[in-house]
Amino acid sequence: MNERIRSRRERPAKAALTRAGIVATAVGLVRAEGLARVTMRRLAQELDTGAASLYVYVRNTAELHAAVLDELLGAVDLSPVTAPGDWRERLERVLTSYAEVLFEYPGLAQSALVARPSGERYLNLVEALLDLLDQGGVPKGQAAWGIDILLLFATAQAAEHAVVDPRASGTEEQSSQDWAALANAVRNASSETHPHLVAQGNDLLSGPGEARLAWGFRVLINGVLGTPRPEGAAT
Amino acid sequence: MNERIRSRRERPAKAALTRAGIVATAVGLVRAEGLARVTMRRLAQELDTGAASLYVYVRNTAELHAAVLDELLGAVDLSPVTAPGDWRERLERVLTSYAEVLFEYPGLAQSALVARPSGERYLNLVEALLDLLDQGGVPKGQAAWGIDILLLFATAQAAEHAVVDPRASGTEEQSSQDWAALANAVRNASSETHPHLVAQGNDLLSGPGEARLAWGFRVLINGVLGTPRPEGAAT
DNA sequence: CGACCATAACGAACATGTTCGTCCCGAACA
DNA sequence: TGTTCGGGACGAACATGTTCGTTATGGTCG
Repeated sequence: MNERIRSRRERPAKAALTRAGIVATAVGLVRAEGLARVTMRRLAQELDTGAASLYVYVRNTAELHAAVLDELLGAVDLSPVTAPGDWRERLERVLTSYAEVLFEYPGLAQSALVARPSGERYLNLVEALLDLLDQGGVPKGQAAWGIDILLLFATAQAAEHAVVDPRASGTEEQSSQDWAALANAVRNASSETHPHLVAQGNDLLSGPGEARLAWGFRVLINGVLGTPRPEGAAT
Repeated sequence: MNERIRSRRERPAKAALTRAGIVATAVGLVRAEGLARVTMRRLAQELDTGAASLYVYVRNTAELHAAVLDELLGAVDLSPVTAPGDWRERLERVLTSYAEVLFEYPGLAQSALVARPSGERYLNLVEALLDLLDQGGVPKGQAAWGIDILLLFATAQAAEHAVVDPRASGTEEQSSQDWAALANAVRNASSETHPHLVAQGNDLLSGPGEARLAWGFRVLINGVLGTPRPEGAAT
């Protein structure tokens, strides 16, 4: 019973439980062992405490993930904001960098959809995107709403690749499960009832992810630039 | 021990375990008690079997959700495909109808991101969208990739509203948790480091969800229409 | 200096998703 | 008809997220 107390005594250098400390430890664990291994119990064990204690500082796993993601967003390359060149191309670079971080841990993207990060790194990113859209002369109202869509798109695209089964980290081909099911369904579709589907079936599923992501960014940028908001403020 | 067997004997009309039967029962449960109550154990109990038995027909919860969603997609109104009028407006109507189904069960949307539906209802929806884009003269290559983005956007937008805590179905204001956190962070941002953010802070979070969703659809349609694919097939 | 109190920390408990080993039934086969 | 065999069904087990009631602690007020 007091072995826990003793073990605490043995390591007096251990910082008192703190939200920042919890998140930092979680980030370390993610980097060291992958997201799947970062369970509440494992994280608590790392902090020499019980899982229940974490809930004082973190509402739930999703919020923890959001906080971890915010930390990882420090790796997003914001330098294109002040670099020379076409603003669209620079905007794409920033977005791609953001997507790359997410693609490394698709599980985080999934959590980020339901519990958005709200830390400093995230604010920096939003600020950078607003800056770039402003450089491109995008009306401010459209820019504000557009950023939401841009980030949502990148996040969702990453979340789509979240592995259902956490232990399948090696040989790729993980998410081929449902992709194959869909491909199958498309192939088996009758050209009577689904003529367009059959005609464009290959096209629907074709192309490398990167190309589709990049094209998606361009679609969104063009759309945001050319679509006025319903009524009201549009500076 | 044999009480289970007896109870099976007592109801010989009960259909043998089938994927279709499982999904149908799940749909009924969702409609009757909400998605949160549809656990593997509860569903198995409804089918008078054990949870483990379900895994013969369904890979995991996400796949079950995808199958359920496909069933619910029967409620999507595809009539605008053949209705008269502006194709864009009709396309928006179909997408909005799809979004409405998802907004009713945001948890399904979340699952659908990682395990896409591949059933008949889903194929019908894709076919309808392809048809509408074709009516609008959207090049086929762009249409094929564009549909992915359109559906991803609607799905992600719905998933965003997934309640973290399943028991909070009454008083709305559920997802205000992280929204408030983000709003707070934006308010507290310094205009030194985040000038754009402070200037457009209100705009970032403003507006009713419907307006943002509709605007998003328009952004995507305009973007898809006006953004050629990198290289290759573009009929 | 001592009592008090808010609140963090904790252990135990519960429901859930998923898997494993075993059992059993029904069909093919001798 | 008796045997075998493959696969579905099942119970038990494990890890996880989350909550509840209790305990310990550190700061504050008398």
